[in-house]
Amino acid sequence: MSADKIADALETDIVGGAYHPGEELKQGKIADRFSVSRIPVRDALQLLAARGVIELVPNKRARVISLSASEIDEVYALRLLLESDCLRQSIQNMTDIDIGAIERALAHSDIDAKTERWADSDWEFHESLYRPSKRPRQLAMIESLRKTCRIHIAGYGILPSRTEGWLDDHARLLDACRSRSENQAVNILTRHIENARDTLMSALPGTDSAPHGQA
Amino acid sequence: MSADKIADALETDIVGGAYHPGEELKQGKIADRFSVSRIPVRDALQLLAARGVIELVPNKRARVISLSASEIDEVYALRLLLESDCLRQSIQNMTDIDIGAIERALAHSDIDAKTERWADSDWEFHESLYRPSKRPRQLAMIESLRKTCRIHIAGYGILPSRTEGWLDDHARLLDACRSRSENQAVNILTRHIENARDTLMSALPGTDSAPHGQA
DNA sequence: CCGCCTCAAAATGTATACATTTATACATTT
DNA sequence: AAATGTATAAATGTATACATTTTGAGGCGG
Repeated sequence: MSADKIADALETDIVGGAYHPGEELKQGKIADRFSVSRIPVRDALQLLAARGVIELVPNKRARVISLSASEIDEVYALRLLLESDCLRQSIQNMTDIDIGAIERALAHSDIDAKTERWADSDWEFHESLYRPSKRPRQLAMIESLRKTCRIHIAGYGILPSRTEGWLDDHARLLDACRSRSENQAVNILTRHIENARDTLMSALPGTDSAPHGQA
Repeated sequence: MSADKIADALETDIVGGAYHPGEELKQGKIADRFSVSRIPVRDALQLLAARGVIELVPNKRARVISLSASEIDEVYALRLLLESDCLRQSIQNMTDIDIGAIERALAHSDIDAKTERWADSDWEFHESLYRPSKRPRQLAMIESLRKTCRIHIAGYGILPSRTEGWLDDHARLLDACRSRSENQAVNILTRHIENARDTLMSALPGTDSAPHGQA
C-alpha cells in the first residue's frame, strides 16, 4: 500500500468522524495498521496536511485539525464568497445536459438522506451545481473548505437531523437553475450555507447556542 | 539542514526565477546541494507541493508548476474575488495605526522599485492593505495565488517595466483607504490586478499579445 | 526518415537502523 | 500538596541500502 492509498484511507476515516478534531495520529501505529514502514506513512501525512485535513509541526505528533469558532467563521465566509461566485459562473454556462446531471445528483442524495452516506451525496449534488463553472481550481478550494467543515461536523457528532430542510433547499436550487435565476439561486445557497454554519457553531464545545455572535 | 529550511530555500529560488515553469527538480541533486539524504528532500518537496509551488506525481520527477493560459486566467479570477473581498473587510476594520503601516509599506516599495526586491515589497504593501481584514486564511490563499503568478512572471522573464504605474496605483489605494472609500479602493485594485494579468498573459509562450482573449 | 521496441542507466519508493527530540512518570524541593 | 527538575520511554527525523519504476538512448523494422 503506497502513500496515496494510505492518505485516502486515513482521510476517509477522519472525515467520517473516526477521529475527532485535535486527536493525534502516530506514525508507528499507522505503519503497523497498513503493514508498511513509517516512510510512506510520513508521505501520507504530508499529503493530508496539504489537503488541510491534519496539522503537521516538525517533531510533534500529527493532529487532526481543530478550528476555533472564529476560524470556522472565516471558513464559512470563504465558502459563501467562493461558492456564490462559482454558482453564478456555473449558471451562466449551464446547459440542459448539466441540468440533467444536477437532477440525477438530487435524486441520489434523496435516496441517501438520513444515511451515513448523506455527506458524500450532499457534496456530489453541490459539485454537479458548480462543475459547469469550469473553474477546477475554485472547485478544489471549495471542496477543501467543505472537508474542513465536515471534519468538525462529524467529529462533534452532529446528526443529520435537518436533512429534510437541506434537501428542500437542493430542490429549490435546481429550480432556480432551470430558470437560470442567478440571484435567486445565490440567495438560496447563501441561506443554505449560513444555516449549516449556525448548526455547527452552536454545537461547538464551549459555545452554547450562540448562532453567529462574536466572531 | 532540515526539511523546512530546504523547502524555503528552494521556494526562494523558484519564485526568484532560478527555475522556470515546468523545470524538473531531482531529489538527488538537491540532496547533494544541501548535504543531506533524500529523505528530508522528499519532505521539502511535499511541502512545496502543498504550497502550490511544484507539482508532484508519484514515481515522476517534481516539476515547477506550469499553468496554461486558461489556468492562469482562473487564478486571476480567484485573486480578483478574494482580494477585492479582503480589501472591503479590511477597510471596514481599518484604524489609523493600520494606515500608518500601509504608508510605511508604500515608502518601502517606493525605494525598492525597479530593483530585484520589487516583488517582495509589492507583496508587503498588499499584505499591509489586507491584514486589517483579520482573515488569516483568506490572506494565506491570496499569498499562495500571488506566488503562483510570481513564478510565471519571473520564469518568463517579465521585467518590472511598468513599476511606476503600479506604484501610482498603490498611492491611490492608500488615498482611498484614508477616506475609507470601499468602492473606489476596490475599483483601483481591480484594474491593478487586471493590468498585471494582461501583462503576464501577453508574455505567455504561445500567445502573442492577446490581452484576455479566449479563456 | 519516422515510429516502435528493447534494455541499460537513472530516478523515485521503501525498509531497516540509528540519532535526536519530545513527552510522561517519578522523585525532589518548597 | 503543588510545583519543579530529572530520567526513562516513546515518538519523530535522518542516513544508508535495496527494490521498483521511469526514462532515454540505441537499434530494429516499416
